[in-house]
Amino acid sequence: MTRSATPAVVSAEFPAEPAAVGGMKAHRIFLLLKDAIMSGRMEPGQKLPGELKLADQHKVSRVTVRRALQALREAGLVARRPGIGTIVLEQPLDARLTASVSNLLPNMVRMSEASDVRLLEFGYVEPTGVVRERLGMASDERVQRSIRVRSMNGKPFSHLVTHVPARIALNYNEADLADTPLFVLLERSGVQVSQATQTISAVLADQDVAQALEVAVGSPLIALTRVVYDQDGQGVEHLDALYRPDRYRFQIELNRAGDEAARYWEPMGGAGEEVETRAAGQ
Amino acid sequence: MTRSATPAVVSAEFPAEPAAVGGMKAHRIFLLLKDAIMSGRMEPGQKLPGELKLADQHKVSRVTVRRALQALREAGLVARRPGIGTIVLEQPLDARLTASVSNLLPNMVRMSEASDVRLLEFGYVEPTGVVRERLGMASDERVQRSIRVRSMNGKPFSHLVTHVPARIALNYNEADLADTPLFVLLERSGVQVSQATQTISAVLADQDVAQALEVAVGSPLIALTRVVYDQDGQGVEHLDALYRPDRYRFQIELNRAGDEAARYWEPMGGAGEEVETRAAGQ
DNA sequence: TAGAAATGTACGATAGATAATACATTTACT
DNA sequence: AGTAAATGTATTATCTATCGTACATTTCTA
Repeated sequence: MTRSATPAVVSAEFPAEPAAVGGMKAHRIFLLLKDAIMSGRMEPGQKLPGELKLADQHKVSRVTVRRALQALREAGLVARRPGIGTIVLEQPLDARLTASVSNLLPNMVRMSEASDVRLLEFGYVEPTGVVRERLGMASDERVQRSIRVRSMNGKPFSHLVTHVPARIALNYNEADLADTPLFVLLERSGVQVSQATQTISAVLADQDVAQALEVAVGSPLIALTRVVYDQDGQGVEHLDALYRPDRYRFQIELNRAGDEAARYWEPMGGAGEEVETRAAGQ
Repeated sequence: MTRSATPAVVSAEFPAEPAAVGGMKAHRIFLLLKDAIMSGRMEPGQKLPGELKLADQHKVSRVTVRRALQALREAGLVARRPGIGTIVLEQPLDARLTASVSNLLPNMVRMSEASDVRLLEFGYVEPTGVVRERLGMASDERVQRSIRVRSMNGKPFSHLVTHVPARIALNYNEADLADTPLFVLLERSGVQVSQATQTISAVLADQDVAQALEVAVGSPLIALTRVVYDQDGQGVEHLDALYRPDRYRFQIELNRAGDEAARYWEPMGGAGEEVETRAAGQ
């Protein structure tokens, strides 16, 4: 059974998430239901479909559905009782960071105070085509590439890959990165940050990030790509960030503005980042 | 298109995506690689790891990896050649909507002009606890619930579930919903929209939305929840939107503002929504 | 030209998930 | 009290995806 080079470690990999769902079908259903619960699509107290109905929906046998449900119970997500059904439990919902989009800077400062960073990778490489293009770099210049994981109370919530043109990155070192937010380092380097573009999307966790963020492979993650420009329109930072949706959240407050003819939404310069620490349920 | 009453169509459902990956492990790997490609984490022209390396990474046999790769090829995502390897192909990248967050209103107006809407569900129900709470509703009032799918050129990109307090929803009918953006209907009803809260996250596609959006079950989707309030702080609309990340994108332009002491990012009132129609590759 | 590194092809074995079925038990509702 | 609808428990059969292995073929490179 052992897969050639890796002897006994394989099974004891994730002590945090037991989730010993048997097969793949069962596991897939487990992930789907878990996501439905964690995302709030199913509320605490709500009763989810019966085993036979689920089996029918997912085109699998009842045994398979049961395995998924057992795993959900073992994960503490649901309670099951004969004659009643399977009901969603109130989730511990550990402290969740809420990032208000409007005032990123104070946000990040506070965040870096309340969380620790682990530096996974650091080095100078040749940029990929996309990164080079977005940063507007010459075709021979290299970039500093770093991979960091941010945690709060030992719980990782974001996976950050940054690319910075080599000429800029020379003004700080590896140790700084584990201490200080990148944009602070940039300013300290004399860069006049003046503009940025953010794009938000959704991706699946591959093996690397899954391990780093302590989630199952195939879990959904929020993907944010940010390119920061200086006063001359020169790209100075390229960030690929991945966030656990259960521990991080993007929020935007909008105010209505403009007259009848040309009305639009205007983002509020708002409350900023908060840590919502709802008490544990169970 | 009625739900539930769909007899024999089940198997011939997705002519667009054959994706006849054999087993579950193979299929999971297929999805992961597909996501890596579609998200841009792997660039066109880039060579992905060899079969043996992939097999090792994912702890599966080479045969299984091959099935995933075959499926990728059949999906037109990669080209494989003996002696060379498997390389990522330039993607057709069908017209992708980009939503600028700052000016949502013109955005949505234009969007509704360029896209068609399919009404999947319509009715008055009792709101769930969360929806009632967010809208600040009395415990006996009902809500109008609608499910719509937005498409562009026949290609669905968003799945919208809206909840509107019954007293407000009475001012328009079912047919209006298929025609007109909801917020226009609200204004027409005399509601003075003044504030909104948006939250962005990431979720997995369950069976229903997967079918509606024509993606595989377990695909990542951008999840947006918006609550709209009127002048009195009364909730008037609750939206749960899901977007295909390959066809829709959230973009935020930020300007640096504030003096040295208290500096922050300021969202630009910017270009708005655009349709980026890069030409087909293959 | 030899070698390394890819993919392509083939085949047999096995195991482990999945399916199908039957029956028991708890709970709620009429 | 009886019925329906849940979950709990058990067993057997199937089967097919998966694994392991061996060998051929193409391509690039040293």
